[in-house]
Amino acid sequence: MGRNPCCSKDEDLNRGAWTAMEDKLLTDYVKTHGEGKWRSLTKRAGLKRCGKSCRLRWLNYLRPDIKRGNITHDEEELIIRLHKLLGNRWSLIAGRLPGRTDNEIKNYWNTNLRRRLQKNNHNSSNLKVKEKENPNSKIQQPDQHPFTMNTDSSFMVQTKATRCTKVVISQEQLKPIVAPPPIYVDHVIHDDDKAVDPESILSPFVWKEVDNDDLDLKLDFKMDELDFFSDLPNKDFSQVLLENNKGHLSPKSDNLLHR
DNA sequence: AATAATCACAACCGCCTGTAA
DNA sequence: CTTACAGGCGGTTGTGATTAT
Repeated sequence: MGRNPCCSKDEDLNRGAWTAMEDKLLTDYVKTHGEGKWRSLTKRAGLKRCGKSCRLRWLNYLRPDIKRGNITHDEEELIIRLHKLLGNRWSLIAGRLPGRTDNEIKNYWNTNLRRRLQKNNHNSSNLKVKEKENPNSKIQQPDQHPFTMNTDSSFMVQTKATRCTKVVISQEQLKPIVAPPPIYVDHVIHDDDKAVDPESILSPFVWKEVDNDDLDLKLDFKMDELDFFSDLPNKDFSQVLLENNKGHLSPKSDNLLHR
């Protein structure tokens, strides 16, 4: 599908570091007209920048609610925890750290934490013993699904950036989840139109449709609204899930798909 | 003091999804 | 249904600052 590049290199656009004047133009414009419509914004604001560049500058630097200063110890612990859980999904991680941007967290991870954690791993005299003690700390294996269950029932998120917004759960897997207790879905539609009681459903997930052939269900994550994430400093995601579905998602779940 | 190595982080790039026409 | 566009994301790069030799 052919499409024009967002920022054509032929265009006479400024690149590189932003000047104070450009910052002011962008800030004034966004304050007056609000965010969005970045491409047209550049012209209207009188900026010789591509829309993406403006968006990035605003989100990562000019936005008034950005927290300046060093990452605190608490924030660092939370980042490590969330990264263990979510992998390199920086925007999600940033969403749990008010005032911090995905770029900032990504940079912090790449320059500080990754190296430090690697060092720690390397220094540990007996990695395998450690893994037994804490299975969730396993190093990512390369060809797993981005969101898979390990044989020990712990979830692992692949660090390769792959957006995981949809999960397909087979009917087999669905049974124990749909059966009470506790359900994640707003509503479930079967081919016979039997719906699960929406009252019994809390949910960060939204059922989208039923695949006709095998009755597998596809659901979308509303990742921004995963309320239980607020409890993450104290919990592992795997625990949260297992607490809620009693661990019925099969560890051999090849049907956990992404995209 | 000079140079090399490392760090920190802003910015860019390419790819993806959602959506309107 | 197809296409083009806007916006969003994660990976990577460029560069100035800092530290080590």
